[in-house]
Amino acid sequence: MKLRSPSHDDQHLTERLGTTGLRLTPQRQQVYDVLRQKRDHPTAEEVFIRAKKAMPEISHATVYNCLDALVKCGLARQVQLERGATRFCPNMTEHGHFHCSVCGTIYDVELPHELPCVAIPSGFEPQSYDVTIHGTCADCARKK
Amino acid sequence: MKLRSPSHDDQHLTERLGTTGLRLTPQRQQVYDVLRQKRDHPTAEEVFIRAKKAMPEISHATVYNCLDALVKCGLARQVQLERGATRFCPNMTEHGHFHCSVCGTIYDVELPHELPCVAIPSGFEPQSYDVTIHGTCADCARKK
DNA sequence: CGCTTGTTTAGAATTATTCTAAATCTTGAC
DNA sequence: GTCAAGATTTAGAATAATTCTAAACAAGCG
Ligand SMILES: [Mn+2]
Ligand SMILES: [Mn+2]
Ligand SMILES: [Zn+2]
Ligand SMILES: [Zn+2]
Repeated sequence: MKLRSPSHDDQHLTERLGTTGLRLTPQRQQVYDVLRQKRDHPTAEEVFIRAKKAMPEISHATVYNCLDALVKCGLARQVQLERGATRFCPNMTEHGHFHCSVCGTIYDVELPHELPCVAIPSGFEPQSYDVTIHGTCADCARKK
Repeated sequence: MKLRSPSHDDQHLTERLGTTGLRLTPQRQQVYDVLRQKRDHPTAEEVFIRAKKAMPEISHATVYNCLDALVKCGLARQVQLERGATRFCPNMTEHGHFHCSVCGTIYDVELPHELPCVAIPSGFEPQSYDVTIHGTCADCARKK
């Protein structure tokens, strides 16, 4: 039931998009809203379907464009788990992903704040890292 | 130019394939050889091109099939870095990947042997984990 | 052998993503 | 405000990546 408080959110969106020379558009706002409404790491296709409910004229290409824009300006992350469509996540805190190989659900998991991992050869300059854990989630483990 | 010592390798391949009820075929051997000859994390398409040199009749579908077979029986890993084709790695020791965003090269990097990462909610059963580091490799960092 | 089952093959089909060109919108200079 | 420049959206075509299909092959076995 939560209503959006446009002024504040728009502020944030406009600001972040601005850092990359991008404009706030109704489509970008809609796509961003979709991502935050259900944080289940949807694919571009799923975002498209959800966005169409509120904005039936939105196109496929625009959803890809908006998702890329959000990624570029630091409002969303791409998540690549396995063969198949890229997924998107609006949680910009440092986190990893737990992928349940039974039900396919993707859970955010906390990570230590510093690079935990070791032996990066000298001269290499790490910028970010992704961690994915594969396994069975609590629900699926119980059902076994 | 190193000749293969078939008996030993075949033994290993046959054995591993056997654990999953799969047979050793010339195509699977060829695909496995390709993976080990140049450990640069090729895509299925690249494996296909390389495999064709020694085995011109091999088909696309077979390369996918062979790669899947190798992954299933634990002789190769899939590596998913970003949008685009899946890559394959025959290095089965525990390791992560450093992806240079300038030149695109993928380097194997060592990882601590135990799960470094924390707070997996109770009831969840992790089975494996992947770590990818994005950044600039030593070569590209020097050229800047 | 003749059967069963696993594998390969070419090509079609499907899925995921990007490209293209035209229409639309925004912004800023006049 | 008017208008040009640039950004964005759109539908649909094009491409890339992967999977599917059905027929041919091959191996193991009684
Ligand atoms: Mn996430
Ligand atoms: Mn590797
Ligand atoms: Zn599950
Ligand atoms: Zn590099």
